Amino acid sequence: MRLATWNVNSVRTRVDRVTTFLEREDVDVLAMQETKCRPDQFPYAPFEAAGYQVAVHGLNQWNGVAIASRVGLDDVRTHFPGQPAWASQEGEEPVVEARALGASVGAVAGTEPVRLWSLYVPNGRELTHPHYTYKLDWMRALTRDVTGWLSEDPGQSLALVGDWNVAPLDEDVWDMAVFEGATHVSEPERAAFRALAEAGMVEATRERVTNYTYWDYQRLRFPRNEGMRIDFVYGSPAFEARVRSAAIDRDERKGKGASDHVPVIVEVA
DNA sequence: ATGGCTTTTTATAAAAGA
Repeated sequence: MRLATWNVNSVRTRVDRVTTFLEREDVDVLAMQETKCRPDQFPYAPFEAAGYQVAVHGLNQWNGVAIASRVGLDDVRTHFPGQPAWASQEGEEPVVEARALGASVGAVAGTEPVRLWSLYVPNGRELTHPHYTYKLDWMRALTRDVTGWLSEDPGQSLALVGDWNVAPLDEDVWDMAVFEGATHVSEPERAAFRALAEAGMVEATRERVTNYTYWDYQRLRFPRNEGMRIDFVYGSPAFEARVRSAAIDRDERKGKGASDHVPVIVEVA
């Protein structure tokens, strides 16, 4: 089973690029982030024409997550149980944002199903911004739920994939000096990311690929290869044992109409 | 020396992204 995750930065703008990628790379399951639309705005037809079922979660133009699968798509959840809510304005009612979508995939392929979560971790904005606290709370709540799931069923193939908005190591950004005092590289964020490993999860691409997964649109970041490694596939031990290879598709950052992230692809037995 | 982009919206300026 070929499984991919990609922050597409608007699925409506990039649907042709996404479906072309699915066919070219022979992808069975794609977890998308930043789809930036509600379900009634989602371009289902091109995915269905290509043979994929799609589960979609989106509340407005912000965030948005989806999973496309041609090997089964069951037990869809639009948030993880402990997922915190966010109020964009003081006094506004907090909302559980469209940043997580869970589904079981792979049953049709005749393999053990994978419990897959497409995740778009909050950005954090600035170290002093309430969004940063929200980001840390969000990751800690996820880790608590994952710990519970693994304790209930230690042998399950669980995969948490997506845009983590954390560069876990200094080498995951091109120049640490540029990130002095910024989000994505702070120790609390990195500790929150590592906590998933401490809970028993294994990041599948760390030892298999070393490329960046994101390059800012601004300042010629891509031509200069000034990128960040922030998109990851975190798997349970049973999932990790099934991983055969992993890669990014760097070509997807090239040309007109590219997302600022590239897909991460994992081959799973 | 500085900033350079892209997407969204009952749009046409502002928010968000990282």
